[in-house]
Amino acid sequence: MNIGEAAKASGVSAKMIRHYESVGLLPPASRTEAGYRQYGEKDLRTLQFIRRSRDLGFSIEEIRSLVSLWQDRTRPSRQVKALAKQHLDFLDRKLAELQSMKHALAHLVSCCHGDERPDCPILEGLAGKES
Amino acid sequence: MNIGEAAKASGVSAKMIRHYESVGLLPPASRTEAGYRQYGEKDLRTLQFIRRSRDLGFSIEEIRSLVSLWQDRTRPSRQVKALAKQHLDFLDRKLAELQSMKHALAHLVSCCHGDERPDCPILEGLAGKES
DNA sequence: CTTGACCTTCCCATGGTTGGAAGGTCCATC
DNA sequence: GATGGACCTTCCAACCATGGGAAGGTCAAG
Repeated sequence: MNIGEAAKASGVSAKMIRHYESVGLLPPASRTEAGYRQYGEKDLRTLQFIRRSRDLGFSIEEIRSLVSLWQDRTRPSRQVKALAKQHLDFLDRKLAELQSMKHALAHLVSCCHGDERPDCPILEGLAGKES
Repeated sequence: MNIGEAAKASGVSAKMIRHYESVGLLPPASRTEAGYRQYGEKDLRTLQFIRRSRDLGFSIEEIRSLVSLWQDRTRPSRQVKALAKQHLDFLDRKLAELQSMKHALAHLVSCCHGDERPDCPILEGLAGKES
């Protein structure tokens, strides 16, 4: 299976597959005589694992850990759960940050007439006037 | 006022002040004979405007527009509101994305015992098994 | 005059991803 | 057997916002 097919089948772009290999997240793929990378079922499962991890927002380094835990059939699930919880906390912090941005901006927007007149509570708020 | 003082007073780092100037978000600061950048009250207000905009998550390009709207005392507030609403939509999309990550991950985490045993629904979920 | 805290410009790094250039390979069609 | 298009290879650069650090100049206090 060429890299393009592996990309389609896994949902990871060919560009990123090469990148993941270059940073050691994936083992070097075997090559044809012409130098084309070849992928099999096992590689595909790893690629899908990586894609799902990225879909949940894990960083490359976290995924590196996840993959190695995944491949160690004797790891305690405690370790995986700890890693996942840590990421959950990260997501919560990000969410809180975005929520507070959203609320502050929504407030300003709700104060603005949005018509032809130049008075604008949004700009006034950004300029520092207490709304 | 030197760049360091302006940085402290505005909450924008000296590094970023120089960067904003280099990308044209700020007009070139006046200089002392020795080449030190000098800032006055007006510059400070602009810096604070920029910092508040960044705190709300606006991009540099959006802030460029906001600043120019701010400095045009005859702009219709409609334009500002449109820009703000567009960013609000962006924030909503980001929030939804993070929420769905959070919920999916929280589900997996809640399924995992997190003890010494190797069975781990989190890894199984990432590997693609339906949970 | 020295010292330390500031300032200057310049280049590099981050993280995840994409784009493109320049060149090689594979396969089907003429 | 040549041609063309779709694939592959590597390498380099960009995005965004920010920070780190080097090498060197300046300022003010002791």
